[in-house]
Amino acid sequence: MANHKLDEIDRKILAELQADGRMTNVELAKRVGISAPPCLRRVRTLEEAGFIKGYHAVVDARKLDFEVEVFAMVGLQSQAEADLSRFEAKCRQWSLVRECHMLNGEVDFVLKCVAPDLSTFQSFLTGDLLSTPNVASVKTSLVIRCAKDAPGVPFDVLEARLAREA
Amino acid sequence: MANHKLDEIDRKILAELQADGRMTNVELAKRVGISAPPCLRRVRTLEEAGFIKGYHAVVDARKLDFEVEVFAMVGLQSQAEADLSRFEAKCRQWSLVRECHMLNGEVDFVLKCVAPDLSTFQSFLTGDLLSTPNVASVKTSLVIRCAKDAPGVPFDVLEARLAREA
DNA sequence: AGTGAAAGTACAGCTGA
DNA sequence: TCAGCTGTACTTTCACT
Repeated sequence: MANHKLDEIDRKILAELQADGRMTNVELAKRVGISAPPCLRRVRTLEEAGFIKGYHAVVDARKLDFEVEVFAMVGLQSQAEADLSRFEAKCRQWSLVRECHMLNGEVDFVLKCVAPDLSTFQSFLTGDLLSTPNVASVKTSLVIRCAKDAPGVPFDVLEARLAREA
Repeated sequence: MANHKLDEIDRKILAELQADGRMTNVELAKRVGISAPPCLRRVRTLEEAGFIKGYHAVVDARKLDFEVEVFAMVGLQSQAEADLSRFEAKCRQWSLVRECHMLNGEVDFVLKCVAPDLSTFQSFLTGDLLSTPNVASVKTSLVIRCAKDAPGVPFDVLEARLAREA
């Protein structure tokens, strides 16, 4: 199920909903240049085919007193598949861990974590992360500030690619 | 503008909309236990106060032929504020860079990037990122797989904290 | 196009400082 | 008493067939 089934209108729909996920269907239809009913059918189809995986409100963590954001680079002792999966399952349980990506290279995982304050993060780091079996090394870096946090996919790149192919 | 102005209903609204940003207002109202009009008013207030920064559809990048996701750790030669800002402005222009966070420690920035394929990323890396003045070092790691990608804020942690304070 | 549901508005009542 | 929030009633707009 690749790109090929999507026409220009589908891609516009995805771009618009990525930019504003709460747009009404009539507004969306107007922007992509079709009438509302077929537009809604397309959205449903895109959802069912998995092109749209969900919709989320972006909540300001700092305003909810989550002052600390941390990237943690984790190295494991064993990279056997069972051990990797076990570590990933742990990450899914830990609420403070918001993202967990397996990497190539010297580091095995990068985690994005949030916490209300440094001491909460420290107790998670020592009490949970570092005391997990098979965790060999953890290097943490505090986020000073965030310069960019764009959602998902750069549709301008996608369109440029398609234009070049055509 | 802190946490203190939010009551339990507001926090429930944020948690529900973070989980499903396209929920209808009546469904939301039912879940948080009030009627629809005051619920809508609360949502508008939360939006205007900046607790809700936006709504986005989550689009499956791989299905749109963005096969490559990369974390890039960037070190700069000069960390003067003007130079930091200049680099951040560049990142905001680069479509392939989806996130740019300034860090403490040995590395200055971590970037999350996506690209259709490795060669596209490589040409961005050498043509754009590495040829930017003031960029001293870049270490890149390909994402093998993503074990967790949770949006925003862990509301269970927030509620546990508030319960402990009370 | 048409029906049924949801969004949004106006107003009146309740509750706590 | 007064401010703030709630719920009911109503109109407009949207979702869906």
